[in-house]
Amino acid sequence: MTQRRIAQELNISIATVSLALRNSPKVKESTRRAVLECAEKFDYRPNQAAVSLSAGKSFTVGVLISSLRHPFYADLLNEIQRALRDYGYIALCLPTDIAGDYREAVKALLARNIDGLISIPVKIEDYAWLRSLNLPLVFSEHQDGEVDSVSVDRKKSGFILTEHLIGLGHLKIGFLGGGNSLRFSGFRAALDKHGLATREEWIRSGGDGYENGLRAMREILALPNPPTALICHNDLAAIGAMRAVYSAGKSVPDDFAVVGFDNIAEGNYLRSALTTVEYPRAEIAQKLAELLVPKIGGALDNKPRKTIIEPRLIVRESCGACLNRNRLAES
Amino acid sequence: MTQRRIAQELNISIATVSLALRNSPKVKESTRRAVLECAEKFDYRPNQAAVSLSAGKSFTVGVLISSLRHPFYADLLNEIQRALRDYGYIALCLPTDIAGDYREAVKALLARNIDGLISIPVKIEDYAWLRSLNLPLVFSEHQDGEVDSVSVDRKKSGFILTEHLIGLGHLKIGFLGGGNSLRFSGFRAALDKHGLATREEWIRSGGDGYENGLRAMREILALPNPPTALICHNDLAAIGAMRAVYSAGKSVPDDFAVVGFDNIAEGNYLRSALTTVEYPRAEIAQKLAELLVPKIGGALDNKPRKTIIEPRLIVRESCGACLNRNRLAES
DNA sequence: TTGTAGGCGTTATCAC
DNA sequence: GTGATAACGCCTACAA
Repeated sequence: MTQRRIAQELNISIATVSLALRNSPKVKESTRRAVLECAEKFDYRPNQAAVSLSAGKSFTVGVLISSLRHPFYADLLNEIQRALRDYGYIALCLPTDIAGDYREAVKALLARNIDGLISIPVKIEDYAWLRSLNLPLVFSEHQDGEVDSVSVDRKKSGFILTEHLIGLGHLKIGFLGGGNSLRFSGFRAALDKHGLATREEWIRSGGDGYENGLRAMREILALPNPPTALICHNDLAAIGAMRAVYSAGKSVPDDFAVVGFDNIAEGNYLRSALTTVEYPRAEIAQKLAELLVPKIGGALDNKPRKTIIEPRLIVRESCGACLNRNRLAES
Repeated sequence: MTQRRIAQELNISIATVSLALRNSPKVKESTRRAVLECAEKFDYRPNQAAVSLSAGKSFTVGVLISSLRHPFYADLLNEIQRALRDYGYIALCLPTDIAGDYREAVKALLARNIDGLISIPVKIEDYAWLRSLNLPLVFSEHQDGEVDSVSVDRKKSGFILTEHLIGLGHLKIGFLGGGNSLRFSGFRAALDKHGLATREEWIRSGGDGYENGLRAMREILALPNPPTALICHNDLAAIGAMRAVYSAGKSVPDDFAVVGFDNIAEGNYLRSALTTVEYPRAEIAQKLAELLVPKIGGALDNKPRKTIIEPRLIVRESCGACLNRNRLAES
């Protein structure tokens, strides 16, 4: 059903129909009602392609997210959808893990006439290219550069988590997730502050899934002098790591403390509920939308706005908050 | 950059540019090359709104999925994205849990000119309405009615899982997830086949998340005569249920067997790895795309095609496959 | 082989 | 208040 058909039906012009549908005050009340009624009757819905073409906007925002298989990102996308909806936008999401090339993914989105782009995260090498697109952009998990971004204070998240473990009496703490992340630098900072050292062999790099956590923990348990606690890159890896501890016939947290980042829902329902750091998804999504929407149609901007969100420690069981610190110290 | 600009640049007509870009044999080789080169140079990308408007197609498929917060559905969406990509389509997904009203969600998708719709699942009351839209449709988790659909044999999945527990010696088996699902009827059928009975109080209905599993199991454990095994509506509920067992100071599977459906990734990394039934996501997604794409542009069909996918039992630890059946029998 | 002309459904600018 | 009319960018007869 098109405006044209409604116009025919009512023997008026298309222009009037268009105005009436948009509740213009210029159109007579009686005509307006007739049009609205007719539209309702025929279940009229504007053709978005035509609206887009005419307006030069699609009311669609592209979202590049690393993977839907990761509960944190799936949740985040969910929240982004919700936040954008409040602004009349819809999210068109392409997970980069299936899209192959990142730029190809962006191009696929671009071909859909997106009005803006949310990218979580970005590789630095794609960054200049993205800016050259002249498209409203907002990033998350990318604090550097001259861009609008929303980020949780990752370094701080590593710091508070580490300090919590130290506070529980842990002296030998390992870290899974590579040596150049912000979370890691927070870890480092906390150790330094408390005069603690770590060891090369307690630091493991690798991916961020269950399997990597499991593998890393296996290796760590085989060490002659293993740590008493492991901080994992994210909750997924932490869960994998816990499983490795169980498989070795040991207990979490009695024999080994394991903690992660993200606060995914399942962490709360494990044998030993996971101690972790909350990265507030709804808030991140809200801020992303808040930054992006005004840029669409508005000026393609001056100075970048960076929103930093505070991480929040979630203490549950897997850190051994209940343990005797002396026992740990002597182990 | 538009075709018009390219035409100006090269002093030829827009029509020729259009033909050249689509590699029409009608255009001279040299002109074609010039156009392509120029398009490349200016990074020309067709305006999808215009293409859609002209072609009456958007190369976008709407996907209605219940929730991204559920790993199974997030994965499934992922696979659907991948499958559609192979056909040149992109998925526009709206999780119905945030969209509010189902029909509103469909309308939002419709306004985006989707060429087809994948709905997982559908409520029966919306079904006739959907058909009236005259839009290529494919469903999953909806085996009835005159529609194209892709479904795992849910009754069978309940049957094989129940029979597996029976085979392990369980005589008292409960079911979480309501009394009128196909999975439940499979459960019932397996009990009947083996001459086993269940009890009202061992059957719990409720939602499908962690929390519901936890609550249900708590109630069950408080029963004077509890079952020895619980089949949960899905893996999420099963994980919640396991947590309740742990919280009660008991063990899975030594004191209580817990199993689920879906085979979500995390099930493999629990303290007691979850016994479950695999619902092959990639295959479901593939079939959905296979059914839908030909319907788009093609005839709006004759007889419905129903693809039934076989469920597959995944035996891990939480069912107590290792336990002595005598001990169970006497308990 | 290339160009002209009309249409897709909507919005916006004018006259009337 | 209302109705022509042009424009958005692309596609496709049909004409040249």
